[in-house]
Amino acid sequence: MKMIPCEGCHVRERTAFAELEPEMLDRIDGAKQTRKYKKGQVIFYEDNPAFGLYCIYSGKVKLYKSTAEGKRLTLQIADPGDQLGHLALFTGQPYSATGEALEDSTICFVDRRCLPTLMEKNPQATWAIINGLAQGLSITRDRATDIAYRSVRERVAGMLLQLKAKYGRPEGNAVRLDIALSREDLAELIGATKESLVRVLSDFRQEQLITDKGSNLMLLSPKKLAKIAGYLD
Amino acid sequence: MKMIPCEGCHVRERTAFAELEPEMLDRIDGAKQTRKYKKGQVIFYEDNPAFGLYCIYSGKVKLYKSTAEGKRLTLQIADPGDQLGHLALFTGQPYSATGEALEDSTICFVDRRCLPTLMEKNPQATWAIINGLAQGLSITRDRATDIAYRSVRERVAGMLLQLKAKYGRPEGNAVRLDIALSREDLAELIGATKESLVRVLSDFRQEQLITDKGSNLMLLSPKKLAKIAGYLD
DNA sequence: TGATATTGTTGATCCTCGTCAATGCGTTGA
DNA sequence: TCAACGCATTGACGAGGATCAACAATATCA
Repeated sequence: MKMIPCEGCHVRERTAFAELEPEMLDRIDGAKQTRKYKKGQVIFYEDNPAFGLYCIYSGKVKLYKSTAEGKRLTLQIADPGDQLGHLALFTGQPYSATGEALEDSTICFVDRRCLPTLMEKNPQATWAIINGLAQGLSITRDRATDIAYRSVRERVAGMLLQLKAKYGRPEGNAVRLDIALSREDLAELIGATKESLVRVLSDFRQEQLITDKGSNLMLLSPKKLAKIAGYLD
Repeated sequence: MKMIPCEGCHVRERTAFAELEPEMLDRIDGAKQTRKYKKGQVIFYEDNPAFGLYCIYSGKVKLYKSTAEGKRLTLQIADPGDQLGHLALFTGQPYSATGEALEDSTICFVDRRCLPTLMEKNPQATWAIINGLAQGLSITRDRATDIAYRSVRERVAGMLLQLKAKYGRPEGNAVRLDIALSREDLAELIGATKESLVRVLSDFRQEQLITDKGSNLMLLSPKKLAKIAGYLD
């Protein structure tokens, strides 16, 4: 597909490439391809060698690890402007997780070889990357603790609130989650089975905490959810 | 306590400060204090503001998060040469975990304010830090997946093997784990209760996979443990 | 040394959650 | 329009692990 240049890219400001000079952007363009992925398509596989960075232009990508038995834990939902795969580039290891399109997506692939010079010459970019890693580490530590010690009910409530923070759009008194996720997707976000997740959602429905028209969730009482999640005392 | 200068420090080669110029080391020394901690003493608390970096000179530190109910998940055991607290420095957030001395320890505290210049002028140090974060993220992702989907038995086996990798010393046909951890410490490493952990250790003892003279564990058959942990198929 | 606290071990019980299976619902396509 | 499929929901059941409680072993200290 025709390459989308960094120069005029409207999601660039959200990436580590935000404040780069035009020359640097050209350089990246030279090491770059733009690709389209259908919903459900895998972008890169866990344990495969890492040749570069994926930069999401449009769409959404879920990043997950899977076990030998095929169970998955979603580590992150990446949106336009998010960059995936740097971790593997720094550790020198293969990709440590799989990236799969949650929607039809357009994604730029940047060859790893242009990164060292980029970082040497652009401290801001380096800071952005460090920040991303630090943020990711912090979040993942929280996730691990939650999975270890919180019940499925608590985790579902917490997850709904996190989705609200990223994809929530107020609608009357409620908040619509502006993202299409299957029950299985939701279950993988909290490290539970889809049956367990469905039961909790049914409970929440009965307790008037959520409704769902079609596959789109609406939160009726974020406050009560926060209480369940343990965010308040 | 009298400050231990970076210059002649024998653990410096293992830190991000490994290849710094003498002037830079002086600078760090100027922003540094050396402190001693007794076993069990807390070095920094989760949610407290982060003023600097802790650099372990001797001893061991466990880094953990705790829940409102007082349950703990150990994220890392830090050894001499490991540095703790940078995460909080980059995110600008408070410390996201608590650091507690597992043994009597000597630890240098480096004021955060000397880090930006350090990183600007020393790309190697920056790389080392990025690498540390990336490594940490990768490990924590694995931990989260394990806790979500592996049984306590599997996690205990895996944990013993990880301890072996760091603290194992061959002794006859077996491998001694050269680190003193209570059952509770061990349980916190896998996110389980000490009772559950003890039961698994009892099983392993009966299955001739481990012995324990006093509180010191010996692994009799790492291969079988690896099989249990799911590291082989 | 004995007395007391701390840590380790085991048992009994309960409950959450995963598994398996059946059924309902909505969408797609001939 | 009616299969046929994928996805969501609910039920029944069982296993793994947490909890509570008792007791053993060990360390600590006067």
